[in-house]
Amino acid sequence: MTPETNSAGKFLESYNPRDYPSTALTVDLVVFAVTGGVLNVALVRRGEHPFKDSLALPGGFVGPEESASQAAGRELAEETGLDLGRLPVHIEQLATYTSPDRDPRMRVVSVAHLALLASNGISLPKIAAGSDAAAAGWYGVHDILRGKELAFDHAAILGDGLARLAGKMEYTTVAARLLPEEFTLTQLRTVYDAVWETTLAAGNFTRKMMPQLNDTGRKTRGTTGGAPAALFTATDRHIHPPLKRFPTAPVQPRRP
Amino acid sequence: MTPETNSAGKFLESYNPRDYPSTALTVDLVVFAVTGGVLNVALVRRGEHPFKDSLALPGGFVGPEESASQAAGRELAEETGLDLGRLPVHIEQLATYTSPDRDPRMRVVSVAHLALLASNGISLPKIAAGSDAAAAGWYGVHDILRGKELAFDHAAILGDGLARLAGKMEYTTVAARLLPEEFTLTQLRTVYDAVWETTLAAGNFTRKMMPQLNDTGRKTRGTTGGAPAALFTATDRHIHPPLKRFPTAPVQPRRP
DNA sequence: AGAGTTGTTGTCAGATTGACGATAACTCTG
DNA sequence: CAGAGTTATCGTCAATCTGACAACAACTCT
Repeated sequence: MTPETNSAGKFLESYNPRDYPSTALTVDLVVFAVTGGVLNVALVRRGEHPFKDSLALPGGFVGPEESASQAAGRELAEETGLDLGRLPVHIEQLATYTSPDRDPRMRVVSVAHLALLASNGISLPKIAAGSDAAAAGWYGVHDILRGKELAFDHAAILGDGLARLAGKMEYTTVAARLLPEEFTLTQLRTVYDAVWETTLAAGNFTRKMMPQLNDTGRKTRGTTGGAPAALFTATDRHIHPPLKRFPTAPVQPRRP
Repeated sequence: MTPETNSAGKFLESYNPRDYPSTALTVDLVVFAVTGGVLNVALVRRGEHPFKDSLALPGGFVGPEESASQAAGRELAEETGLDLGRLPVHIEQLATYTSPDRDPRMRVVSVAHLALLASNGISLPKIAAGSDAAAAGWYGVHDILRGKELAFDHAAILGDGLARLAGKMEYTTVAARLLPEEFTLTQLRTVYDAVWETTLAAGNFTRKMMPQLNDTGRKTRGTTGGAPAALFTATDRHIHPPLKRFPTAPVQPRRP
């Protein structure tokens, strides 16, 4: 065993960049937003080989003076045109993909990030696709995953992103980051239904979620039919015990 | 906005390695094992500047034909001398640390991994520390975190590793990966107590954990005092709803 | 043989859950 | 403007789950 391999710190003393092929450090973005009860992901269509004309996650290079999370924020701002300084967009690191042959051209290490865009449920921000703007845009996540035709390993990254979001929604209020700052319980429940592909019971959802929300005291106005709904803001309190994604085995019918 | 920055794929067409300072890709390992009711982490003492004589996480360089997870497995085998092909060691990716100045010498991107070593609760494998073997070894995790004197950003990485383990123990059987393949409920509860720094009630723990375990039918023999305990193996079933890390508010005393 | 220790099972009251019904508050239609 | 249709919220019920703790069984040590 060579002593030099025992720690990253020690290794560097004998590290010679010329001994190793250069490595590109990139970020890929899994950007989610909900419209019309459907969870959507931002995808761009590739204009170059390999995977020309395939859909891919947006992303880009990490600059020499940037951290990966800074690069992710910058890329997101460039793609969506949103002012990240003002909008409270949720970004978190997802995982890093390092397989030596994940890009046929050279070694590309990609730090994938998950981003959640607030949406009123109707319109979504335009995606800028650079040289090939035509086909870039929003796609239904569950449809895309069932098709599995993304470039590189992006289908796996997208799957990991969905799993992360779906899992965190069990015990946190992240789902609220896909909505405006103030939202109704029905809007929030719609997000859960869209991500989990389920149908939660309204009454029980309210009971379980209320302790994690702050009531603004205000109510919706001018909705199409139905009573006005209370507007809430999210807290960072955890849901304990968590929400159940699928209802448990049905209770046996009561016998008189 | 330059079109080339819109996706990692597109960017590469215009990527020139010479434009960027070289980047070192490394793995750092958070290796956990339990002895004597305490959660321990494997640390090595640095023999070189920077952070000479400080404790650091073991780690090493990712080879040009390796993925990060392969490198993590290789490093772990080298450090512990364990045969990873035989032992079922649990390794998972934790997070990636990319701050440009996390190493003063050059840009070092580190993909941190979490590794769990099975232990009978008494002895731990020796840690090979290469050129400076003297002080490498096992340290109590909670003590180290309270002291916070690790090299680089390794205290943060260790904290993230502990948070990941503690969190996953709420709803999975990962804790069993810190024990031999067959274990008793008391051993498993000891792991929970060590990681969570709590004291779970034995009876209730049994009731909650049993559905996720397989009873081997065998029992312990020759223990020092007390009844023999049943030996179990873990399944990958999830605990639903999860275990509570801290007992809830005490129930009000019964009023007759 | 008895004392001490440990593992397992049982019990109980309080809390949580899923299903679902009742009511209130709005919009739309004619 | 009355009534029909919709929607949000609250209440109720039986089943299940939880924390606290007692009871018992099975071993070792003296």
